[in-house]
Parts: sequence; structure tokens; C-alpha cells
Amino acid sequence: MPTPTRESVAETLRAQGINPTRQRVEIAMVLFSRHAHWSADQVLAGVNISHPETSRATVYNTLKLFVDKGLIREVIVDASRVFFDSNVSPHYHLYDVDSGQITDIKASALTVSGAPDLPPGMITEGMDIIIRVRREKTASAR
Amino acid sequence: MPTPTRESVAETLRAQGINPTRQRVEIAMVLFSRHAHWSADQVLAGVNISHPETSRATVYNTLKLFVDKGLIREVIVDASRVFFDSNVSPHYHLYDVDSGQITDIKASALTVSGAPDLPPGMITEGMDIIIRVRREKTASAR
DNA sequence: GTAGTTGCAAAGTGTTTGCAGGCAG
DNA sequence: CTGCCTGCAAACACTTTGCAACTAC
Repeated sequence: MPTPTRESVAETLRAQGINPTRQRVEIAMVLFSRHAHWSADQVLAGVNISHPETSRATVYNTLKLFVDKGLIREVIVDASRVFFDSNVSPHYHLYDVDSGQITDIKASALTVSGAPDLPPGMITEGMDIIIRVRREKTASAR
Repeated sequence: MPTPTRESVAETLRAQGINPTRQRVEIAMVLFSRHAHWSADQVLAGVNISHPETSRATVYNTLKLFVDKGLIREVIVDASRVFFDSNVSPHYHLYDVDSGQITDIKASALTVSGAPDLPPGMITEGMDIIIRVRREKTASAR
């Protein structure tokens, strides 16, 4: 995924039925500049480097909009903040509980079998797998 | 797991090196009254039915203590609050995104193979699997 | 007396909301 | 003009913290 241009990003947004306003394009530019796990604040900071005129509220609104439209994914690994993942291909996560670092695991690298029976009338929306790791030897600090 | 007595709970706490104070025993009584996914507020409410003298701060402190000691598990499925799971045997979760309902899936019901290579010096602390489900037909509301 | 524990209220963090003003067609 | 977007600041929900009072030994 090469660094996208404003035009290609605007095109992507339109394709999802999203009106490509200036702020939304800027936010998408940041998100798609690389596959990463962004907090809302990181996105806000990223956007305002190049274009110092996007508000926090707009960032939150836009991130929610993008999630609804399937452009990005929410990643919930930490109770205290949501990350937004610009990699929407099937994958799971490795979470370093010490550093907070999140790493992707290709879905093809893990096989899950034996899907449980869902309650009737329910459909699966998605499956998250989070492998929590930490630096060895840390033992039982705290 | 039958409803525990204050004595058996105190014993459990001591076994983990936890000083079984009045409040801690009350909190453990609530948590162990049944396997469930408790929010801090639910625990606070539960404790204060029978013993209206435990503060919010103590509930939070105690829950954290219990997690550290392995008596209960944190479940992070929702960005906005932490649940505490009094079932510490290996299992995964089904999460109903509409109702917020969390259901256990026995670990034996799911098989995961192909553990990815960890970064060197890292050890696995645990693996969470969350299957997000929702009521069929809801389609693309909002 | 000492160390560990608790309660209170205030502070903190990430996120959401209400609303007036702006912009595009 | 009209409806969608945006920015601001206040509001929110959950959690954490500082600190004085308390308890057990």
C-alpha cells in the first residue's frame, strides 16, 4: 500500500458513500499512510501536522464513520482507549502488555476450529483474537 | 461452585496471600456467588445490598488486587468498561454487541493451532478470543 | 506504634454531545 | 436556501488518586 494521494483517498471515500470533505480526506490520508493501530489522539496529532485545522470532535466523528463504513476496524485490547486499525484484511493481534505495542498476526497463520453453536437468530459479526505477551523475566512485578 | 461461605472465601483469599478483611470477603462473596461477568458498579451494588459499607475506591482496589493474584480475570470486550470474570478456567467469550451480554465458550470447544512465533524474549501471558455476534436481520441500521 | 486498609471527594482520561456557525450545491 | 459538516466547550462515564481516619496486632 503505497502512500495514497488525496485523489485516491477521496475516491476511496466516495466508493463507500462518504462525502470526501477536506478534513475527512486528511484523516484518511493519515490512517492509510501505513497500516498501523492508531489512537484517536495519534490521528488528531497526525492530521494537524500537515493541516492544523481539524478538531477533536471531527476526528472522533470521522473515525466512527469510517468504522461504520468498513474502511477501518476498531481494536479493543486495552480498557483505556480504542485503537483504529487501517488494516482491514483478516488478522489477529499480538499485544505487548508492557509497551502497549500491537502487532498483526495474519489470519492464515492461525487456525481456529470448532466454532461454537451460536444462540438461535444470532450471526457472527467478527472474531477477535488477542495474544497478550510480555517481556520474559519480568516475573511478578508490582 | 456452590455459594461459598464467608469462611471458605476467607480461606481462598489467605491461600493467595490476601489479607481477608471484611470488605474483601464481601466483594469475593459477590464475585464467587456465581460465574459471571461483573462490572465494577455491579460489584459495588452487589456488595452494598448485604453490607452497605464498602466504598467505590475499595471495590476498584480490591478488584485490581484480585486480578493481580489470579482470583479473577479481566475481560475487555467493550471499550467503555472492564468486566471481571470470576471464571478463571480456560475459556473464551461470545459477546452480543447489541445487548452487551457476554457468554462463556469452553476452551475445549475451540481449537487454535499454529501459534505464531513470538518476538524473542517474549512470553505469552494469555490469549483472548472474542466472538462478536448480533441479532440477525438488524442489517445496517443507524 | 506500625503497617496495611478504607472512605471520601477531587482529579483525570478518553470519548460524546449540543449547538451555533460555515460551506457546498 | 438547505442540508450536511465542523469546531468549540461543556458534559459524561468510568477509573484513579491523595490523604486523613481507622483497624488489627
